[in-house]
Amino acid sequence: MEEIRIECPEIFDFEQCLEYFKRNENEILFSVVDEEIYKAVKINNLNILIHVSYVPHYLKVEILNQDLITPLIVEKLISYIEEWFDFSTDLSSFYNDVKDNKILAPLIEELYGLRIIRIPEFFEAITWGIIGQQINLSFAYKLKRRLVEKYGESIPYKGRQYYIHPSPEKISNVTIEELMELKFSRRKAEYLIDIANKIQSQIITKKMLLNLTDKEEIEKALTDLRGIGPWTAHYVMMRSLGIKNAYPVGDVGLQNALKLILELEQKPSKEFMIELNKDWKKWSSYATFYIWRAPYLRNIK
DNA sequence: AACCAGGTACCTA
DNA sequence: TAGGTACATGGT
Repeated sequence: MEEIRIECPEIFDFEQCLEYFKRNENEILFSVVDEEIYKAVKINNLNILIHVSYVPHYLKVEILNQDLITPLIVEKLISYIEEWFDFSTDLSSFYNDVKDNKILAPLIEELYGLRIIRIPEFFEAITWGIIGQQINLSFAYKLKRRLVEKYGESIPYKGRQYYIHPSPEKISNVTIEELMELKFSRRKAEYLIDIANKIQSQIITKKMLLNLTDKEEIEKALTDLRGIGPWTAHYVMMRSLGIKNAYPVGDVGLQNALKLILELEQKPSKEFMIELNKDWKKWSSYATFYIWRAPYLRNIK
């Protein structure tokens, strides 16, 4: 069994990340058992089951289902994990830049060391964004579970299956009716299949977007896809592309969290949220991610 | 039993 | 350009 160690950045709290990982028991794409993460990933067309734990100051990564791993695979796996935990962001700059912000300062205290948990797989991020549109999260998790169980590959290990998100190629060959049987709306089924086709045929790729210079261009390229509006575009920029200043204005989760933190009578308006953003503009993605956590914390009003 | 969910496209005026 | 509506289903 292979074991890899990945050095963690100075500001990093594995426990905080675990709390995020544990947010929904219907999650299908990884599991947390005894403070350790199990996840199946596809690296260079090889299905790998990894087991991630923390020993100061390293992520300890064990490969559970493969004996022979080439150096190239190891290298790619390490990049994947560093991206997954967003190791490249300088959190001390974020903390320093927003330390006087009334909303973020207490959250930084509570969540110190939490990094954005990214979705390196581009199609997975888009799928999750589209599924999440306009429905409650628990239903969204159920839809994702059905989709992944039906169309994703899986690795068996000790009596259970560990799933990998279906590829664009796989979903591009699915029919609208099949997805509707899983209780996707007709619209969402159309969006997913369309976008799967476009990624599959390289009309749009993650690499392409990362090569664009400014955020507006990326947003435009994303919202040009039917089914991706401003919210989903920003969601994907934040979760998959690693863009620091994405901001899903009007996100209901963000609105409700702000309402809670600021003890508002009503959900904050879009205008108000844009106003708030001025104070953390460079770091909107992290601000959003941290504010999303607020309802799960005890000490935030 | 309404009403709202980590929105979006599409229609009308 | 602005404003209203359908969408599928589940939660509170």
